[in-house]
Parts: sequence; structure tokens; C-alpha cells
Amino acid sequence: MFSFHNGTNNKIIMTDKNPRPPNSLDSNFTNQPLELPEYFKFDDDQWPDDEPEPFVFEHVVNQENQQANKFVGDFGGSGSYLEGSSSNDVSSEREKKEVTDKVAFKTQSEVEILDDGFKWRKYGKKMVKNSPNPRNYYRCSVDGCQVKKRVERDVNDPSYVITTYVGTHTHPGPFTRIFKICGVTLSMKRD
DNA sequence: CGCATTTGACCGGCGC
DNA sequence: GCGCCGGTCAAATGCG
Repeated sequence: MFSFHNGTNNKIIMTDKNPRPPNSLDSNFTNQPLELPEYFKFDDDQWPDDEPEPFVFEHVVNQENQQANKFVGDFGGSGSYLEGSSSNDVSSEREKKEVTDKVAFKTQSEVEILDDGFKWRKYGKKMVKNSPNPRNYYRCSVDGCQVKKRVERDVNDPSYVITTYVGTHTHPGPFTRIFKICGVTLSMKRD
């Protein structure tokens, strides 16, 4: 259990140890185990429950890893959630210059503005199909930093907020503790 | 005054 | 080509 800087009762809950990707996924996923729950378990051990610690995520490195990152989670067994770009070797896709880092996770939260330690500027809001809830688009406020994130409520369980980070911060973040999610290195820290 | 947010317009990819 | 859909732009507006 964790809480965000401004959070009350904001908990990341990922209980399924072996989430299964949806059938429509490409075969790469089936070979790649989901490591995220393990790392969160690590942090649970690190910090006692009665002492909720503020934290944030930060993309740190992914440059040596050529393939696009993927993240698949089945949270709580009540439906699957997929984020990530396919790394098919279609020639047209090779044209793209940047390999985007993408990580998504889901938190149980009453508020949608989760303070993760970075400064964000909202730049869009859309209603997405098959969901009554809007999707909000944010960009990192730091000049020159291209990192974006999307925030939306879970369709199946509105008590959850799905946050998706895209990109790597070009500036140092305020956090030091390092861990990995499916090849993407993140960092977090107490404040 | 200098920022952030709001919100409809705009755009590009994709499927038909 | 056309319309849908997800993502972004930008002018107006709000706020400290």
C-alpha cells in the first residue's frame, strides 16, 4: 500500500500474481512475465503499513533497451488492462525515431489528481468510447521535457484511476529509489 | 501579470 | 474518400 503526496486512501492494488494478457495480444506477451506485483511486494516489505509513505514514479532509463516497453496487468481479476506499443518489425514502424516508454498502473483513489512529485500541465480532455468517464491529458511542465500522462477512471470499477505515463523525463526527478517494471526502470523515494 | 485550465476545433491514422 | 476515434492545439478564460 502506498499513498501519493496529496493522497488520502490512494492505494495501488495489484493482487494478481500471474495476470494473463488478453487473447488478442501478440505472442510476445505470453513469454514475458509480469514483474510488477513482485516489485510492489518488495516495497510493502520495505515500508510498514501503519506508516504510509509518499512516493512517485519516475522514468529513469530505457535507452539501452531497443524494444518498446509493454505492460500488461490484470488487477484484482475483474478485467484486463493493456498498455504499451507493439514491437512488430513492420518496416513503417521502424521509421519512427523515438521509442516511447510507456507504463500504466491503476490506483484506488477518490481523486484523479494524484501528486506524483512532478509538475503537470493539462492540455486536453476527451470522452473515450465505451466509457462514461473522460480521459485527461497532461504534459510535464518542465521546459523541454516531453513526458505525458493520461488519467482516466476504470470503466469496470470507477473507484480506480488508471494512470499512463509516456516518455522519459529529460530532467532529474526528486526521487532515488530504483526498481523495474517490465524492463522500464523507475525510481521512487520517501520525502 | 504570469501562469494554468477549459473546451471546441483541428489533425492524422485507420477501417470500411 | 469519408467518417470515426484518439490525441493535440490554442484561444479564451480563470486564478493567484
